[in-house]
Amino acid sequence: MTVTLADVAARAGVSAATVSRVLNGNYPVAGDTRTRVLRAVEELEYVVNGPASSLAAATSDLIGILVNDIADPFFGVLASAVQSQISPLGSGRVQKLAVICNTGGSPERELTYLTLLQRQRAAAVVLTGGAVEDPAHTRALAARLRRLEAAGARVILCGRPPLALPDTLPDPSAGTDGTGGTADEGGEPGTIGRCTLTFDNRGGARRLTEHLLSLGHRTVGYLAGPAARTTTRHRLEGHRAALAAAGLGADRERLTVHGAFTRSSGYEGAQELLRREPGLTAVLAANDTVALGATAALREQGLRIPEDISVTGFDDLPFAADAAPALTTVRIPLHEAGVRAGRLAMGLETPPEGGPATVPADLMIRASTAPPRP
Amino acid sequence: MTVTLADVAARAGVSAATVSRVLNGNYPVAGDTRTRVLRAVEELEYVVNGPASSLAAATSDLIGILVNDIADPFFGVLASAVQSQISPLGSGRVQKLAVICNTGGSPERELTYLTLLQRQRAAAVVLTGGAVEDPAHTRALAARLRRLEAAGARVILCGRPPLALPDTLPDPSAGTDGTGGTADEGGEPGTIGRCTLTFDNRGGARRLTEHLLSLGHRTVGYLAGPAARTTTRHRLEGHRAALAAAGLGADRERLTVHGAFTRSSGYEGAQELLRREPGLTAVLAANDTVALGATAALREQGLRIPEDISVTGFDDLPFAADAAPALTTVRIPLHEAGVRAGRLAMGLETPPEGGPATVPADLMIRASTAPPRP
DNA sequence: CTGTTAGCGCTTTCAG
DNA sequence: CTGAAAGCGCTAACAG
Repeated sequence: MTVTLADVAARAGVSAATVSRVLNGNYPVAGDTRTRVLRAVEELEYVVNGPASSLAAATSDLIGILVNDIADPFFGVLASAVQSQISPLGSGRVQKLAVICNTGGSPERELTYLTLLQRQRAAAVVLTGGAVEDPAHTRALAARLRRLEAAGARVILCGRPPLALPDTLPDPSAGTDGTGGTADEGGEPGTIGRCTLTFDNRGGARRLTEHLLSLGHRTVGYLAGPAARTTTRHRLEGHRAALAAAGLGADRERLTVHGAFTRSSGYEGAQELLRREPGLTAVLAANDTVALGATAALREQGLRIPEDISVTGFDDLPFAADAAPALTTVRIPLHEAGVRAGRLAMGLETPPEGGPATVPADLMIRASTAPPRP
Repeated sequence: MTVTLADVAARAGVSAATVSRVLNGNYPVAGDTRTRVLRAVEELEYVVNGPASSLAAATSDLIGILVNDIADPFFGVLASAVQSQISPLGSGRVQKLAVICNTGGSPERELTYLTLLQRQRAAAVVLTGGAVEDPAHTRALAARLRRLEAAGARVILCGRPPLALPDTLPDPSAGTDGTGGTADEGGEPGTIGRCTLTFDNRGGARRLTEHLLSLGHRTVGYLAGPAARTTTRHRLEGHRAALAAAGLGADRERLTVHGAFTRSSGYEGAQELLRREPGLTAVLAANDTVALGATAALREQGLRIPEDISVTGFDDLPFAADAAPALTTVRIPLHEAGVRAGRLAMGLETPPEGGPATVPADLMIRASTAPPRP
C-alpha cells in the first residue's frame, strides 16, 4: 500500500541502492540518474521509512531533551535554544528531531525516559536543569547514561554538575583531566559528564546576597527550592557563603523556607517567612517564578516593594524585567547555554576542554531592591 | 556487541517469538516462562530496539507536536498538557514520546516537519496555534495531512480552525456533518480537521472590546498579530464586530498596527499607535506578551495604567495575573485544551461530535482597565 | 558510477 | 502456550 524504496527504484529504472544513495547524498551519483530518481520520488510522493533506515544504519535522528516541565519558561527557553541547533532551518540537511521529556523532577521518570530514549537509539540526550541528589538515584542514573554512551549516544548535561560517584569510581582524581579515554568503552569512569555545562548558581547567589548586604540589609529571608536538588543546594550555599563572610551566619535555618520552584510556593513561603520574622527587610527567592509569588504575598501584607522590603529572583526569565517593580535577579544566559548544548548534542562542537564549562550568572540590579528603611 | 532479542531468548531458553510476546504483553504466555524471560532481560540489561520493532510492527511511539516556539509559554503550556496525556507517568504502559517541532510560524518548516514526522511513522500529529492563511500553503498542508492520515497517523488541530479548502473539495457542504467517511481512505474530503479544537478567539476579542466600550472608551488602538494568520484575523474580527455594533467602525485601519506576537513588537506598536493618535484611551494587544511590551512603552511615555490608558492582553498566561497592574485579558484554558488534544492524539477520546469543538475564551477583568479620564 | 547481496532486530502468521 | 520461518524497508559492503 505504502510506497517503498523499491517502488521508486522501479519507476526510475535503477536499483534500490542507487535511490538510497541519492536520497542520502553520501555517495557519488550521476546527475542524470539523480534527477530521474528525484522525479520518481516526487511522482510517487515517496517518504522514507525512518524506522527502516534507522534499523539498517543503526542510527536515528532523534535527540532527547529531558526537562522538568516544558511549560516552565526556564526549560522552554533552554529547549527552544537546543532545537534551534538541531532542527530543519539550520545549515545543511542534518536535521534531527527533538524528543522532549517532562520528568516533573521525578527520578523514576528520568530513568524511564532515558530507557525509552535508548530504545529509540537517540543520537544524543540532553539533561537540563538541576539534578536530584540521592546516591541511589545518582548511581542508577550514571549506569543508564553509561549504557547510553556505550550505545553511541552523546550525553550532555546542561545546568547541572557532572555526576559525582565517589563510591563507584576506582580513582576519582583520574576523571578530572577530562581528555583521556573514549566513551565507547562503556564502564570507563570519569567519562560521564564530560559534556557538561554547569550554571554558576553558587556565584550568582553569592553576588545577589552581597548586593543586598551592601544595601544594608541584615535580616534577609531565603525561599529555597526543593531539597535534595543541586540547583537548590548551590544557590543556598552561595547565599550562605555571602552571609557568613559578613558575619551573619547564625539563625540561617529559621530564615530559610524550602518549597517547589513555583509561584504558589513563593506565595506561601513568603507568608511563612514573615510569620517567622516580621522584621524581614529582604527576601531572596529560589527563582523568578517563586519571586513573583512572594511579591504577591508581601503586597497582600501591605508591604511595598522595594520601600518596605526588597525581593530578588534568579534566572532572569523574560517576564522578570517586566514585573513591577522590575525584578532584581541573576541572569543565566539560558539561550546561549541551550545553543551550546544543542551544538554539543549534534557533535558540532567538541566537549569543553578541561572539564565542565561554567555558564556565568550575572547580577541584574533592577527596581525590586533598595536599602532597608532606617 | 549490543544485546538483542535473540540473546535474551537464548539465555531464557525460549524462542525469540516468546520473548517478544512477554515484552509486548499482547499474547498469553505461561507465568513461569514469563518470569524466566524477564529475568534474562534484567540480567542482560536488554533494551528493545525501537526502530526494529517499529519497522516490523509498522507503528511507532512518537507523537509530533508542532508549535511556533516552545519558548513561548502559550505553546509551552499547551505542549506540557499534551505530554501529560502521552507520557510515562500515566495509566498503563502505553507510553509515547513527544517530538516537539518549532516551526517559528514558517509554512515551509511546518511542511518539512510534517514530512519528517511521517518519515518517523508518527502515531499522531498535533498542530497547535493559529494557521497561516495562504491558499497555496493551505493546499500543501492539506495534502500532507491527508497523506499522514492515510498512513495511519491521527491528526489533531488545536487552536486553529479546520482546514478550509473550498477550491479543492468537490462538495464543501458534505464535510460539515462530520461523521461520515473514514480517514483511512485517503483522498476523502472533509476528513481533515475532524479532530479539531478551535479557540474562541473571535468571541473573546469581542467581549474584551465590549468591556472597554462599556467602561466608556471610544478611542481604542489595536495591536494585531502578524497578518495572514487565523488567530490574528479572528481576534481582529471580534474586536471590530464589537466596535461596529457600537457604531465605531470608522477609522479602524489607522488605529490598528500589525506586528509579531512578541514583547518588542508590543513595545514598538504602542509607540506607533500613540504617534498616530495621541488621544488614545485604551490599547488592546494581540496577546499577553504583546501587552507587556505595550505597557512598558506606554509607561515610558509617562502614561499611568489604567488611570491614563487601559491595556488588555489575550490568553491569560501565568504571568498576566502577576503583572502590575494585573492584566485584564481573555483566558483560554490552554492546559485543558492541551489535555484534550493529547487524549485525542492517543486515541483515548473520540473526535468531537458534529465538527470542531470550540474552546471557550473568558474575559478576565483585572486592574489594567478602567474608565477613561473625563 | 551502479547493481547485487546480505543482513539490521523485531513481529507475526502458521504450525505444532 | 510455544517455535519456526518469513519478511518489514532500508543500508552497506562488495563487485563490477
